[in-house]
Amino acid sequence: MPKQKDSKKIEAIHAAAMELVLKTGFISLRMADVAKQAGIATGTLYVYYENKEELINSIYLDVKREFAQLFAQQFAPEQSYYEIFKALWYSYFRFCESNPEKMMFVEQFLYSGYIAEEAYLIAENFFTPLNKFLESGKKQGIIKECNTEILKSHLQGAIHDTVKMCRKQKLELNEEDLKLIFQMAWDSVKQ
Amino acid sequence: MPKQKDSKKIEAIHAAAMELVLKTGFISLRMADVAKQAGIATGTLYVYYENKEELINSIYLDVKREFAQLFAQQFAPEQSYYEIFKALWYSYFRFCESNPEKMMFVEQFLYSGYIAEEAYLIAENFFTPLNKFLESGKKQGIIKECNTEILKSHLQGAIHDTVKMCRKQKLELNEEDLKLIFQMAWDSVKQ
DNA sequence: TTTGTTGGTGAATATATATTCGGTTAATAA
DNA sequence: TTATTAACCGAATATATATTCACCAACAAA
Repeated sequence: MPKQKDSKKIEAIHAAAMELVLKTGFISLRMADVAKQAGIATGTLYVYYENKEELINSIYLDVKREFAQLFAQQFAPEQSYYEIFKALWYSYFRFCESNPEKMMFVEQFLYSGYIAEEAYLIAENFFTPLNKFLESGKKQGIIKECNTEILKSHLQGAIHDTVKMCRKQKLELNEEDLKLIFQMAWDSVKQ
Repeated sequence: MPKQKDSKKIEAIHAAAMELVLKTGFISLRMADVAKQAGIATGTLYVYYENKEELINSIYLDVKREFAQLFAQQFAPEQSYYEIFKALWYSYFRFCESNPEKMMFVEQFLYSGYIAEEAYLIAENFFTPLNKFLESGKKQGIIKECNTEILKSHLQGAIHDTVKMCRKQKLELNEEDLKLIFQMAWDSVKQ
C-alpha cells in the first residue's frame, strides 16, 4: 500500500559515508553531512537506520562481506597453490587500491568503539574460505606452519599499510613495483 | 615569580589521552575525560594546550619520536646486517606489544583529520636513521631492491596488524610464535 | 478516484562536548 | 614576610551535532 524503501538510497548512504571518512576522517563523520552527500534529507537517514551506530555497523558488515567475496571465487583444479595464492593476493591488493574508502572504513571503525561485538564476529565468519585455503597450504607443506590469524594479519597489514602509504605520499605503483610487493608477501609465507 | 608549569602534568595528560583511546576508541576522546583521567581540572588542559587539536598533535609528535628512538641505537661494528635487523625488528615488535596505547594512538590519529600536515612531515624526518639502514641493506645486496617507503610499510603493517589481532583475540605469543613472525618479516625483505 | 500507509523533509529540539572565565592557590622574587 | 604572577579549578557558556517531529508526497490497495 505505501511507498517502498529505496535500495538505491541505501547504496548512496553507504557510499556517502565512506567517501566522507576517506576525505575528512572519521571524527568528522556527521549525519547531516552524510545525508547531504547522499542527496537526501537528514531525517531520511532515520527511516533506514535507528541511529548512527546502526548505520555504521551496517556499512561495516556490508563492506566486510564484499572483502570476503574476493576469496570465495572458484579456481580450476589444475591451478597450483602458488597460482591461486597469487591471484587472491593481487585481487585483494587491487581491491584496496581501487576502493580505499572501503579499506579505510573497516579499518578505522574496527577500533572506533562504534562497532558492536556481534557485527565483528559475524564478519569474521565471512573469512572461513580464506582460512581453509591457508590451512590447506600448511598441510601440504607449501606455507609456514604458523597460526592462521597471524598469517592473515601479516598479509593484510602489509597490504593495507602499503596502500595507505602510497595514497599519502602520492606514490603511483607500476607493474614492477607490484611484482616486488607480491614477492615480499609470498616470500614471507612460503615454507 | 609565579608557579611553574609542571612537566609531570604533560606526561600525565599524554598518558591519559592514549589510555582512553586504547580503551574506548578515539571517537569518545573527550577533553573532560582526559582531564579526569589525568587527575586535573578540565580548564588546566588549556593552560598546557591551545585546544584539542594542539593536544593531539603534541602527543603524536611525542610518540613518534619515541618510536624513532628505537632505531637510533648504535650497534657494534662486528654485528652482521641480519643481526642488527633482527634486533631492530624485535625491539619494535616488543615496543608495540608493551605500549599498544602508543601504537594505536599514532595509527588512529594519522587518518583522523586531526593531524596537521606539518606534524606529519616533522615526524617523518625522525626516521632517517631507519631509512639509511634499509638503503645500505639494498646497496649490499642483502635485502630486496624495493622502494624504502614500501619496505617500511610492509614491515610496519605486518607488525601492527599482528599485535592488534593478538589483543583483539586475546592470543598470547610465545617465543616460538615470535621466531616464526620474525622469520616471515625477514623472508619478506631479504634478497 | 479515494484512502491509508509509509517514505521523505528540514527546521526545531535535545544532547553532548569544547572552551572560557572569574575566583583561588601556590611558587617565586623582592 | 609580602607582592606578584601564573597555575589551577570547575561551573557556566558556547557550540556542534544527533535525533525528533509535524507536515507533505507518493504509492498501492480498495
